[in-house]
Amino acid sequence: MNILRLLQAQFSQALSGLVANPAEYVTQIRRSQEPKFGDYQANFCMPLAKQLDRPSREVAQEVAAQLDLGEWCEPAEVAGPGFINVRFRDDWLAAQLLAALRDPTGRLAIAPADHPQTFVVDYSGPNVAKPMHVGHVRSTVIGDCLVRTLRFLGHRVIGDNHIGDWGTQFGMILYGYRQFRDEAAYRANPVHELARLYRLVRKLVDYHAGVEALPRQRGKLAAQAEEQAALANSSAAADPAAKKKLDKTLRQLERSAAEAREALAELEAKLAEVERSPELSLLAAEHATIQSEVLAETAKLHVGEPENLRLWKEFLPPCLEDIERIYRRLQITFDCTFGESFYHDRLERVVVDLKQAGLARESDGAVAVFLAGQPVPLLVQKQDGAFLYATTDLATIQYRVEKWQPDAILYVVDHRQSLHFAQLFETARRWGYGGPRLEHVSFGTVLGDDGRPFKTRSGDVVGLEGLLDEAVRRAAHIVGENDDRKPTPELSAAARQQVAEAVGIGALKYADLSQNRTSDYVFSYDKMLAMQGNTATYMQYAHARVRSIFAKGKVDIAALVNDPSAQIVLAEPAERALAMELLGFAEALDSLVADFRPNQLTTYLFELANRYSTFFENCPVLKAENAAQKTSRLLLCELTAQTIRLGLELLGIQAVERM
RNA sequence: GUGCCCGUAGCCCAAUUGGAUAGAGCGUCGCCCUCCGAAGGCGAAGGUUACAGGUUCGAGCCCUGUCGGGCAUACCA
Repeated sequence: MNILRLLQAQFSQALSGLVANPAEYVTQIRRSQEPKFGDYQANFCMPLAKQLDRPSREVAQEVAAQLDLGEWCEPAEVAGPGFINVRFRDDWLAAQLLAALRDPTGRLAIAPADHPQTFVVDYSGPNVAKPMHVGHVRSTVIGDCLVRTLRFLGHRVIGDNHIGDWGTQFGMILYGYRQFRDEAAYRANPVHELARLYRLVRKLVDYHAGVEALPRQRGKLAAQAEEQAALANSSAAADPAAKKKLDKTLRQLERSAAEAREALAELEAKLAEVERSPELSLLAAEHATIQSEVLAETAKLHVGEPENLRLWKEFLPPCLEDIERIYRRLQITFDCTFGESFYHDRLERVVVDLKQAGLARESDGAVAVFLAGQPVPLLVQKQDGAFLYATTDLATIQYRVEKWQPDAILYVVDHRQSLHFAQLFETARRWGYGGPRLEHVSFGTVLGDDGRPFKTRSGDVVGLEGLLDEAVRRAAHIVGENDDRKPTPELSAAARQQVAEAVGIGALKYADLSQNRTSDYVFSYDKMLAMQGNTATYMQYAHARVRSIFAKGKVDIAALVNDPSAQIVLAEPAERALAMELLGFAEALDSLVADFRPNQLTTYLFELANRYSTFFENCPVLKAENAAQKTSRLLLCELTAQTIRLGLELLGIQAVERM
């Protein structure tokens, strides 16, 4: 049951005599924020009255008179400047709750989409052979939630993990493998050794790049200082407006100088790290041409040189398995994992096509797509002939359109890539792949304590796995503590571990799902693993308490649900509030899908668990006043448990029976 | 320089896309386990929604300007 849609349909009918386009107005029906304004309110009479040039209360009265809400509602009321307030009858609400409970499909009476669409969701996308860290969790859990929810709503969904398995990191690994590998270590744990080699080569490449950049950076800083000094000494201060402008320019200069100093310091620190270590400086000296060598290895791989290709095929499986282990732990699955390598042999064709279509042309030796209104072009081929990120993305769009004919392709990617996607989408549309809706579902960057994009400290591997372990460890501590506090502990050691896994991982996922602002956030263990307040734990707890009531009362809840004589009666305010919240589930899913924001669902579930807690405090269930009241409350409990369980499932979070 | 995003309680974030008295969590301070699970509940304190104008029945949200922050800005992905 979707109450909002029901009301929209009825209001549309009431409006049909007044306007030609009722649909535009009924979008302004909202759930009321104050109980005294009823359950829902229609806000459209004020703008409508303006359109009709009539008093808004009069229009509202007329609409209310036309409105047919049958026996569902109390008579609609007009309030304030022309709000129409609607309050549902308790017996009608009770009937809807029963319908949800007794829905044989287990969908809680939520109808699938009238017009199912095909969605491709591109998410997670880690780089193979580079350690995954907390920054990768965001795309993964948000994408997973979108896939689950869209699918539940009846859409066809293809979740695609577009992994980076063809990039320059393999040039580094190939070079490292040839030059520095520890054969025994490689045999024992290939991924571990490859990761070490990647980090080592990366360090050496960065060193040489840094040595080249250093004079440039110093020169830049000096030039800035000069400019600053010249401006400060100029005598433009006579005119106040000019002085203000000068001050502003000086501030900007100072700011960019500070940035340059910071960048320089960072560069120097990096170089110093290598120079401090005799071993590293020796390697750096011995491998003076490492930058070009690495590029050459990558290029050889890309043109299919047999030995590099063989090694790539050898490296890939263990690396994928390593990533897969994390996904298993997070309980994330994909419908397909077509990495960049999958599109390799289509890239050349893409560039040729774009050129033929007159979209791309040569520029400074590279091939670029110039778009009106864009300050920079989209590059699809480098001077040296290598293809780029954009080329692969275009080939991917082409493939997806041909294979699945999707209505929409969603990219769950960090917001820093918004320019890239804007250009990519525009190019794809002009290229003839503008059929599907292309959407960048962006999110903010996860920052470290230093306020910069999160990175594992150079050299160590405490990445994602360490975070997962810590989450479960903290959860295990709380689970144990809580169980020990019970009169008789009821969880075995194995059960505790299982619960700790669900609670710990759930907390972690929830931290990202409950906040989908585009702004960045600073990573913190405490925030990420919080288990009080608006957290997954709170909902898991509410669910466990419901289940505990059934266990304690030895209630066969399934039998009770199916007993036609069992009824729901909403008498207490806490019962009615809970009922209204339960019936809002479908609307929460709609709003999640409307703009792909999982926090719409977390907010809903938090409200629901909240209402349940109030109900739990105020309305005894097992000790209800009479049998009918007990039955009614048991049914309310059951629908709450089912709604929370389903809602958590759509978030990718597990509910538990006991905790 | 240009473009995009942002500025809401001590901290971290909401606000159903222009609706009625801006709400949660964390933290702080009070209460509440003889009573279905205290990972909880009830209450208190905390706000000129960065600032100044404008648009209208109505603005945290839209427009203009100012200040502050973040990101991006052709051969990385």
